[in-house]
Amino acid sequence: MTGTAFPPPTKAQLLELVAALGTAQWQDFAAAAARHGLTSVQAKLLAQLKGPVPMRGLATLLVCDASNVTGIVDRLEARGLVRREPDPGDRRVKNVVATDEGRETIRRVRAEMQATHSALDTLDEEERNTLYGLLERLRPGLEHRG
Amino acid sequence: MTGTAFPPPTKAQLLELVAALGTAQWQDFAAAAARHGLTSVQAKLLAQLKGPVPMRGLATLLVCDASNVTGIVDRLEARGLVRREPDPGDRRVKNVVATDEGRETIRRVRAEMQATHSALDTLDEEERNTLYGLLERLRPGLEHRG
DNA sequence: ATGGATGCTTGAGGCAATCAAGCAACTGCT
DNA sequence: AGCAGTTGCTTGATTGCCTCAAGCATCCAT
Repeated sequence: MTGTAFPPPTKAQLLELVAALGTAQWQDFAAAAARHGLTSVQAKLLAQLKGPVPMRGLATLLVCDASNVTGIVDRLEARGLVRREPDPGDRRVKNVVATDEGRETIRRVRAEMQATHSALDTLDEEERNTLYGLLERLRPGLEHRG
Repeated sequence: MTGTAFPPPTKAQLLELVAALGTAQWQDFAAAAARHGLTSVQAKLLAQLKGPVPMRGLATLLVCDASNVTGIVDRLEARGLVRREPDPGDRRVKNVVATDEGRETIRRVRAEMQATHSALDTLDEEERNTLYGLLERLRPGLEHRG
C-alpha cells in the first residue's frame, strides 16, 4: 500500500537518493542558520545544547578535534548565544550552556527549515510512521562508526 | 507489514532522525574521501562529473560562488584527477572533465562507504523499495529551493 | 561597433579543520 | 605523599572552504 512497486531501484540509486536528500536538507538548515547570522557548524553545535556539555563532549558529538570546538564556542560566546561555565566536579572542564537567546535562536532556525517541513508535509501520518521505522533501522549501522 | 505501529513519532523526532542520518552518511562519505587524500568538497565535485561540466555549472550544482569552484578545481587538477578543457562553442567557458584516475578514485570512494552500505543491507528488497518510494516523494520539496 | 551580459580568475578576509605543543588538573600506584 | 601518566582545554601554524568585490575576456543584441 505504501506506493511503490513500479521500478525496482538499484542499491546505487537508493544511495544516490539518500545522499541528495541529505545534502538538500543540510543546505536548508544552513540557509536558515545564515538568516540568523550563524554558520551551519555554529548552528549545529547550538543544536546539541539541551543541557550543559563539556567542550570535549562537543568535540565527540561533532566528530572533530577539541581545538576546533574552542573557536566555534568562542564565536558563539562573543554573540551571547552560549556561555562557558566551570564544572563543579572537575576544574579542568568547562561546560557549555545555551543562553536564553541561544535557545530561542536555534528554535527559530529549526522552525524556518521550510523546505524540509513542507517536504515532510507531503507524507501522511502512516507514511511518516513507515519512514520513521525504516530510518530507525538504518541508524545503528550508520551512527558512530569509523 | 513494513514494521512500524509502535510509538507514533512526532514530526520533530522524524526531522531529528533525518538530520542525524544525513550527517552520519555525510561523515561516512568524508571519511572515505579522506582515505584517498580528498576533502569532502573535492569528492563531491568529482562525483558530479559524469560528463564535461562548465565551471559555472559546477557552482550551480554545488550551490556556491563560482570563484569558489576555481580553487577546488585547481587542487583537483594539480592531482591529475580532473582536467579543464576549452569549450568549442564559447571561448569563455572551461569545461571540467574527470580523468581516468579521477573516475577511478570517486568510484572507490563510493564503494568504500561501508557504514552506509551495511546500513542499507539491513533492509530487504521490499523495504528498500518502500524507502525509495518515500524518499522520492520527499525529493521535489527539498531539491533546489531558497 | 558599442553597451551590457556572462564566464572565469584574482585578491582580501573570515570561518573551519587538523596537528603539535603546552599548561592545568585529575588519577592511580607505590 | 609524591610522582607519572592521562585527560581537558587552549594557542599557534597551516590548509582548505567560502564569499564578496574587481577585473579581464568573450559573447550577444542592438
